Amino acid sequence: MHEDLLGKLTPAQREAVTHVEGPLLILAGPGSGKTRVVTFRIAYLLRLGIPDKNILGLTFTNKAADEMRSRVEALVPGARVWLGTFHRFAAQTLRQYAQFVGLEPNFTIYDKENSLRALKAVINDANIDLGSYSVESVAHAISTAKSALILPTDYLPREGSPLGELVRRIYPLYQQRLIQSNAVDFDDLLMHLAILLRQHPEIRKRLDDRYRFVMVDEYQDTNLVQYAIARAISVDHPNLAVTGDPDQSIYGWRGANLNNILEFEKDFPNVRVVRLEQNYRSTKRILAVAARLIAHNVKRKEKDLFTENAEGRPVRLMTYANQEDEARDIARQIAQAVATGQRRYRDFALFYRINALSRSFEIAFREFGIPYQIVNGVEFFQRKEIKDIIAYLQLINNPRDDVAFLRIINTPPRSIGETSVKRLRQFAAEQRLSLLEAARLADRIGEFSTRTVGAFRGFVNMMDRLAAAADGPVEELLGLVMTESGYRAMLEKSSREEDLERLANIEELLTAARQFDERHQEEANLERFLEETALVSDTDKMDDRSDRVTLMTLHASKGLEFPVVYLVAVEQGILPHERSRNNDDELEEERRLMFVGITRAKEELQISLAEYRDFRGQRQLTIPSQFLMELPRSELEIVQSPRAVGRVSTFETATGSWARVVSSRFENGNRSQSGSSTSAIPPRTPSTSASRRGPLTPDDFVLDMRVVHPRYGVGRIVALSGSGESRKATVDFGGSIGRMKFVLSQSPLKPK
DNA sequence: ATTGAGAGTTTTTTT
DNA sequence: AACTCTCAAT
Repeated sequence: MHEDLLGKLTPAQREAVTHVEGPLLILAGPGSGKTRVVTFRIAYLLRLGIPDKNILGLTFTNKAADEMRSRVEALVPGARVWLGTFHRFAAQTLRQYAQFVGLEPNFTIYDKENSLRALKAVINDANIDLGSYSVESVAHAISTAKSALILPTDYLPREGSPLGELVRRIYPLYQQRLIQSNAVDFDDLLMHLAILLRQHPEIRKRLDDRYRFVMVDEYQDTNLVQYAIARAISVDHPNLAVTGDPDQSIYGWRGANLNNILEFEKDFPNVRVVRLEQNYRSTKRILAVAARLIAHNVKRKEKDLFTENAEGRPVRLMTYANQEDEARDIARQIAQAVATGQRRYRDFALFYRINALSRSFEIAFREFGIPYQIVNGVEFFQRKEIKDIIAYLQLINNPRDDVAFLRIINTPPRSIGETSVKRLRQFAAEQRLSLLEAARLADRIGEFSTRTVGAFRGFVNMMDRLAAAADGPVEELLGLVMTESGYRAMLEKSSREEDLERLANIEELLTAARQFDERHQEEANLERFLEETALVSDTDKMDDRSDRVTLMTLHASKGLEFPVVYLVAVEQGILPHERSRNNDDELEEERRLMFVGITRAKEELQISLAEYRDFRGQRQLTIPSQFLMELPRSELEIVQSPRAVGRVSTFETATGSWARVVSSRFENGNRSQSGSSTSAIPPRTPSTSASRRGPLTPDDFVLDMRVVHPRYGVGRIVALSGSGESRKATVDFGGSIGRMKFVLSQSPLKPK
């Protein structure tokens, strides 16, 4: 029975898949087929006759959920298993039981920016002086408290902590404000649900009974609240199956509690533990590098990762002179591999520790004509114009949403200034009204000129007109918002470049709305659209069909895999990040982050650093990451780019054992350059121009590259042959000049 | 009320 | 470098 399902599995995988009743812990190393096990298990349960509505799959990202959904669909077409993120599950459940936690079902979900606005407003209204602390630090403290399931009334600051004292005062006010606005922040979604389950046994029981089989993915990343939720609905039916890998826990900063997985066996004494240690993804060498690195962590469960895959090529450890070299060389490698037909663009991924590092690669990729996508750059839904428009929708959906009101009351400008708004807020506070209600009564507020009253009335009337269209298609409503609010007119009459771009972004939002309408047909409603925009991030929209190189942060890379991976800027202060310097736990998390990055690679991996890097407008001398010396020398190929200076002293102290190899390579290979450039800090390269510094090598040219010749002007490379000194290029200059052939090392050709 | 210049900063990572 | 915020001028 079920041979089609089980036949393809290893004994360990099969054990996990066929486990039905009782708690299950799957410790799954990277590339061990975890998703496959989870989806097969769902299919297995369904085939046993368990109704689809009894199965709940909770994931960390929407992307993971989508992936699972499509794989379950392939195995058991038509099954309607609830798969999604914790946050989405919480949001939808809370809509049903909103009144139990003091909310209306149409509550607004505030993203980080909006909750910060609410927090600022609260601090402002209460006249609290933060002293040297930032609003962000207060926000973070509140978020931490909520993740630990500490209610405003229970918050106790540590003795003598001024920040704690501030939080003790602010947290209750903030929470009160959110409830008043019928709004929740991200943490509230989880916290409200956890409290609901704790305080209402009958609801808990109902949900426990409904979701008899609960699965939690990426369990190592769950925090206390998420854990509380999962446990609460697994009491009467303790069929909780969790999968995770402690070595891939990279969200400690968000309250993820590694103990949740390390101690799962204590919480559920009769748990079945299955270890998936065989890796099907990476070459032996890549896996060996990853394994050796992570072995340096003290707090972990040891695992024996192994693979039957090929040995593979050595992992390349590359040192570049600076970030431009790093970016261009990687671009060149990619362009070459694609030009020669060895790879497609989509085979490549490039990971960095922080988003700010993407820029030099973007520039280089454009220069080389390499198509790329950035996952999570400046997120679409975080752009000002998008959030403005969304705020209109939020206020239509939830008239009590004061943050939305404040955001749009004078955007676009409608002559309602700060003073008027301040007065309105006072009035609203006195009368215990929402701002929109207060605006409705603007004529009762003294001190307002007729003009101001008129302006408020105009706004209220507009909102009423918009609200009348709230039940129609979202796209239509959005279009109405654009015109009625004057937002479109404001952007259209502007001649500024950025405003045109904004208009284009809004068009994109309209498209998103149309797609939403089509996808949801009957049940399409505003509330759901807002929920999607609030809980969907750009990571989830990564396009894996088009042929493009993918750039992203290490965090975003989790769960993905690529044939070729570049891990860049592996420098002290970046990876590990400087903020983890004085904290062993955080340092271990940085190491796990690098482990995650390495294990994304299937066939080839290059780890690189630059000797100089521009950071915050400054060119700085870097120090190689301490993690580099933890890698096994035998699996590495250590290379210096020709222009790298090879600062021997720094390298030796930082990298210990194999520094000798590095320096000798450098001394043999670059003797001529070393004397002149060791001491001088290289001049700054204007980052916007395409000008290049240092000697140009024939290998810098790639197929289809735009080049410039002093005599013939601009052309395009249509063919290349040979290498090094004898590398030749055929260039098409178009027009009457046509095609010409050059020996690159002797021609004055330059990339344009 | 709106705009612009100048000053001051910089969240690592994301639901 | 790029971004936000503040304050003064229009």
